[in-house]
Parts: sequence; structure tokens; C-alpha cells
Amino acid sequence: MMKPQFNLWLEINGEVGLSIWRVRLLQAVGETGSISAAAAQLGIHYRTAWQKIHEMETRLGQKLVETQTGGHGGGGATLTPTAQAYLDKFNQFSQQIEGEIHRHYQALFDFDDSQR
Amino acid sequence: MMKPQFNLWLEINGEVGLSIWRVRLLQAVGETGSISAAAAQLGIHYRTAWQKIHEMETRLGQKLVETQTGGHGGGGATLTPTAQAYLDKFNQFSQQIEGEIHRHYQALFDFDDSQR
DNA sequence: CAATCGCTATGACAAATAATCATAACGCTG
DNA sequence: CAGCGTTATGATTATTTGTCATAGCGATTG
Repeated sequence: MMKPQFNLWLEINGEVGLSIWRVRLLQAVGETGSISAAAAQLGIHYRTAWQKIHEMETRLGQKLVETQTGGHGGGGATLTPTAQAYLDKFNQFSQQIEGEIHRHYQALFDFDDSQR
Repeated sequence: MMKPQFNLWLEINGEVGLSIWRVRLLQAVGETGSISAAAAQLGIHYRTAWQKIHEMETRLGQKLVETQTGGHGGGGATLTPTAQAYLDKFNQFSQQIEGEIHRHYQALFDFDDSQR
């Protein structure tokens, strides 16, 4: 009925570098091998996905996605090792936080219910 | 340079009931004794503040702010005991989570720096 | 006892942001 | 060498958010 939600991101000069959603996007690129397929998987437009990736790259100052235009299948995209490292670490981070939120929520709020 | 940020909220049928910002708004109302002064304190327009409060009340299905129109000083607003209770508990919750985020971030990310 | 004052309340509008459309270029493949 | 699915990007539309403007209220005060 009432449940805690959260968002988590890394800021870089006051701008969002990585966030849970953005990391999910990178992950989808890595899995599918293309920005276009990743966008479809997340139910967003290619343009949006590309824009977010571009944003992340300029903000972090590092290349995250290696793209290839033309060729077999029209092209594709793969994650750089840098991106993969960010991805792994951020996933670990957000999973830990999710656990903590659940734990603290139980302790603070669900206690009420067990009182009646 | 790069630092973790977060948002935290309580959802109720997929809609935001309380959040860090919203709780801060309620707190400002409690401190100043009026919605208008609270809005000024947070640097937003009265309209926005009123709207958010109204939203919270309908979503939570409970009266949070007792308002009075007319009279000495034109009127005013005070928090209901319900609102005060929510406020206290949510503040406790978010402070705990903030601590956890800082802790886990140090452990995961700042470790890199101490490696060089 | 009516005029004042700052506040609540809400409709209407403007600005900013995000999503979508449209089109060009690319290069392997059959 | 034409076709296909992809990257890349300018232009446009839709949605969300924030701001403006105005009406009504009622204890207080001169």
C-alpha cells in the first residue's frame, strides 16, 4: 500500500552523471549490442537513448559506448571497459542502498502495524 | 568533485505521498505559521506550495495543514498532529538513509583514491 | 463599524523540459 | 550495387512545471 522508493545518482558539477535509470540504459546497450535495441528494450526512443548516453560521456569526460555505423546489421554499439566498470560498481552501490532502505523502513514504519 | 545524491519518497498507489522536499515544505509551514511564508522561505511561489500540500492531503487521505483565512494577519496555517508525526518519522528515515549512502559510497568509490 | 491588511484559494497563462518525428550518412551483405 | 538496419542530428511537438493575476475572507484597528 505505502512503500518507500528512491533514486540514486552521482553528481558531477551539479549535473547527473550516472543514475539508476542511466546505468540500466548502459546495461541494455551492453546486452543487446546496439543503442537502438537498448532503446526498444527500455521502451524509449532511439533519440532519447542516444542523447542520454552522449550527456553521460560529456559529463564524465570519458567514452562509454563504442559505436559503429554501417556494416553487418547496419552497425552497433558496445560498452567500453570504463563503462563496464562504472556499471558494475554503481549496481553494487544501488543494491546495497536498496537493502538499507528496506531495512530502515521496516524498523521505522512497519513497527506501527505490529503494534495494533 | 563527484558525489552521491539521492531522493527518497513514500509512494501510495504509484504516486508520491511524502518526499524529502515535501517534508521540508511541511516543516516550513510549521515553523512560519503560514503557507505563504513557507513558500518564501523555500524560494517558491505560494501557488506551488499550496498545490503540493493539497496533493499530499488527497494522496494520503488525511488533513495535514489546518488553514485559516481572514483575521489578524490575514490568516495562517498550522500543521495537524498527523502531519507532525509524519514529518518526524520521515526526517528520521531520510537522515538514516543519508548516513548509509555516505558510508557505502566511501567504501565502494573512495577506496579507489586511497589506492594510488 | 467600515476600512484595511495579509493570507488562502484557484483559474489562466507562460516557460522550460522532455519526447517524438523526420532525414542523412554509413558500410557490410547477398 | 541496391538494400537493410544502424548511428547521428536538426526540427518539431507534447507534456510537465512554474508563474501571474485576481477574488474572497474576517479579526483588527482607528
